Amino acid sequence: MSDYNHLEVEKKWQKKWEDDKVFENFETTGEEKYYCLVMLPYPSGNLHMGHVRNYGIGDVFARFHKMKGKNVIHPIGWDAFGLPAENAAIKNKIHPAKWTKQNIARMKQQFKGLGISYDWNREFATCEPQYYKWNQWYFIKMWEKGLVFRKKSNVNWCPSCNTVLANEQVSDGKCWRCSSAVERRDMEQWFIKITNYADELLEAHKELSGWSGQVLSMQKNWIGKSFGAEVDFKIDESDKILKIFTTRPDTIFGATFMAVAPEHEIISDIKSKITNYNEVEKYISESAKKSNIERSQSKEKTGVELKGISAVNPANGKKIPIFAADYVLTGYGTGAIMAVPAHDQRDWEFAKKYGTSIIEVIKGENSSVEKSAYEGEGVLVNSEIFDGIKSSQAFEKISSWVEAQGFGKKTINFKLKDWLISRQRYWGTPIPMIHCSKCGIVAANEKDLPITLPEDVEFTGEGESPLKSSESFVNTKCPKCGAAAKRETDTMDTFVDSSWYFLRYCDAHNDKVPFDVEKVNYWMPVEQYIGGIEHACMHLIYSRFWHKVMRDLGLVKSNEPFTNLLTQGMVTLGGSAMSKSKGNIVSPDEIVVKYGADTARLFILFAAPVQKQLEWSDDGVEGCWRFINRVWRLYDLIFTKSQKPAEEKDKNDILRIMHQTIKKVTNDIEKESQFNTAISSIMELVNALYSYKYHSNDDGVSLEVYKNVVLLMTPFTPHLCEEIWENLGNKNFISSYKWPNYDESKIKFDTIEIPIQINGKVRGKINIIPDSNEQSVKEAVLADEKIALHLKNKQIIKFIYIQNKIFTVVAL
RNA sequence: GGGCGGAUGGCGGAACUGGCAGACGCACAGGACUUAAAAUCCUGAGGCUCGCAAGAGCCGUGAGGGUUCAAUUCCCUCUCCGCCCACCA
Repeated sequence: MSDYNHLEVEKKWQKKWEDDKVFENFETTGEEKYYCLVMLPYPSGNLHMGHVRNYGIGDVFARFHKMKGKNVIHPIGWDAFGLPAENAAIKNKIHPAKWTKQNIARMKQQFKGLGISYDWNREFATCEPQYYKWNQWYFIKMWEKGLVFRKKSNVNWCPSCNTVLANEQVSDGKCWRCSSAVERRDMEQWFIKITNYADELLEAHKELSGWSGQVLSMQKNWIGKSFGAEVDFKIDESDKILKIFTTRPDTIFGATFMAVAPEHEIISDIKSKITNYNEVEKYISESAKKSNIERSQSKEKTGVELKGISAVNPANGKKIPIFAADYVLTGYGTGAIMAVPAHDQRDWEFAKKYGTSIIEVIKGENSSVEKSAYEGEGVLVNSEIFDGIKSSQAFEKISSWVEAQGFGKKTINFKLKDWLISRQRYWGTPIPMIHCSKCGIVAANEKDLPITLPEDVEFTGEGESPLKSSESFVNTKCPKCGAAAKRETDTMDTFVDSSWYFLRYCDAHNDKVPFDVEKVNYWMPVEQYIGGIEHACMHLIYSRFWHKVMRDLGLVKSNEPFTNLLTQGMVTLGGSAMSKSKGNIVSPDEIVVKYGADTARLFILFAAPVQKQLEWSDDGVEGCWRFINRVWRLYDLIFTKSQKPAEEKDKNDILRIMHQTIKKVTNDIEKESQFNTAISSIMELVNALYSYKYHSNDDGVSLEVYKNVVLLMTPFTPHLCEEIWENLGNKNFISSYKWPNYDESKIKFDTIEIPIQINGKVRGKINIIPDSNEQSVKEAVLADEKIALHLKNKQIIKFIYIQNKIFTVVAL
């Protein structure tokens, strides 16, 4: 046969798969179903190696389960809203829709060139009105259920462009366009009450046995459930109360000052009492200028005392000073803390700097609060009636006492914040709300959906939001009273789009409802979800939340959307992620042309375990290319008649390796997601077939082995395998052929070799019949000359036999 | 600062539930084929010491300690690297 021409072969089969609709699938009955989902790509313009990895992994699962006879759904779509399209519009004067469409067209061709087995019938882009209509529909449902609310929140604001900036548009505290210093500004924003589901999102981790412990613990810490107490501190000079949250009520007697976030309302509430208000105001405006990042990166804690007022520690009645300090955050707890410098390092540093007192209330072994805060356990001191009890018990005792005394209560707090979904952007789903001067905020009528994005918009990068410049969009009528009203101009966070797209795939073109409930209940939940670890907290919590809301709306039956989750590692070159700025990009196109899609896929799956970081290696790619050609050449080898007839033993040996390999590869894909070891075991089988001496003179044994090699490789290198399969005289697609079975009885050995250890060191080996009893193995061991030599002049203490594994002698 | 991972030959990696460390691939060396080279096929190899050799012994999974007949795997202390989040009271 001629040399392997990957360009010709890959094109040929990609066309055949498409023409014969091999991967299209409309069945929603019978059979065992398998939903293989990969995180939908953002259409940035070009596929990169991370995509090849992500979607290559997905394709192995999809193709494997199809060959296993399951009813497979393997869809793809586009996460098409977002900032880069708008940035491109500002920079290059191209409409975001056009830019996005071009990118999608290009990336679609690249996907096809990789031979990924998608059902393109289900494709959609989230920027299509037919899709985002349903974002608006959900939003209104959530509004009706009381899950949507408005609240003031901080944004990055460029005073020169007069616009809101995303975090990534701010570098070093400067605007990306004009380099002005970025400020922070309070704006009224839309939020979704994800915190209503905080407890369930945490509790339901029990149902996620197919998720890695890594992702679960990341989510657990993100949700951050903590037990503590809310305590009221009176302000001595007024009737105001400062409410704080603490996870350490046991240290309350050590609270020597209070600290509030600079944004805290108490400051303006009692500003007439603050004698140094000028100074305080200055501090507030300074910290408002700092970006969140700057504020968090500053090593030294800053603050200013609110002079003229003081708080009363309700535990002991002592008067303590109050500070405004920006290490206290508005978003967590109550935005105010009781500071216990003796037992919290941040408070300790602040106390040292501003000269407040440090009172030790928990005494640990050798603890000294002179040098740093003591955050460990111990016995209470300086705590009046609680002196002498253990800190582990003090939490419960003191919080109960606080509750009984009436100045506080036990509470549970979550780090998880409500989901801020407002974006002051054009390229996103318009929030379907209307501001009426008479009726207030009113939801759009369902029949008016979708509220589409207007075309008459200029992209300048200046001004509050591009949508505000479109009169046709802004001016509308109140759905309630019919009077002239204004549309909301905020659009939704793109995480909304990706929170339910996997349900839309099940019924991608429905224009009556977001999806047909029957179809979704057939396909959901997702058997295998694949994506980057960077989504562990945000996307993978939002979509779980959204699913639960949909369940409560009666739209889906399942509690959780994704049964098994696989998070793949990054693709790096020279130790860091491939990126334009680093200039270390290897283009998939280049590799596909030079070596073929099969080689690219094989390398990327072989070079590292899927969950781990993968270092790109040109030499490694070359090796995979050689392997593909080696498999190709086997065709000639097995049809070259050998000189001598096959020996039974050699035939059995190679068949045994074949059955072993089928077992190993099946298990590695199905149970372990270890594609690298699956591939290496196929390589071993190929090596064995090369060493086998009886081709075409062995009753078809080598042909049988070869067929199985090709079948096992199909999920990894589908084009090559189709071509060989056809050359072997098969009329059907190997992609639709049955995955091979193995015969356990053929895997058994007649004898096995086990090591013999003496005092933990291997001193010899013996052959035994599998499953021999301990007595017979012991006799064989003691009869062994080398072992006898090692045991000379030693006294045997005991024998340890692990069946079929190892025999150990302990001797002195 | 917090959270989550990781560290095994020259390199990527393998090793079931504590049971022969280094499978497979790359790079390297030697051989066959060739006028020659490339390609291909075959063979070899963790390090050190002894031996002409067959072989034998010791060391070895980031560092140090521990448990065990036996530790890459379990426990304690530490170092370095990566990712995510940013002072979470």
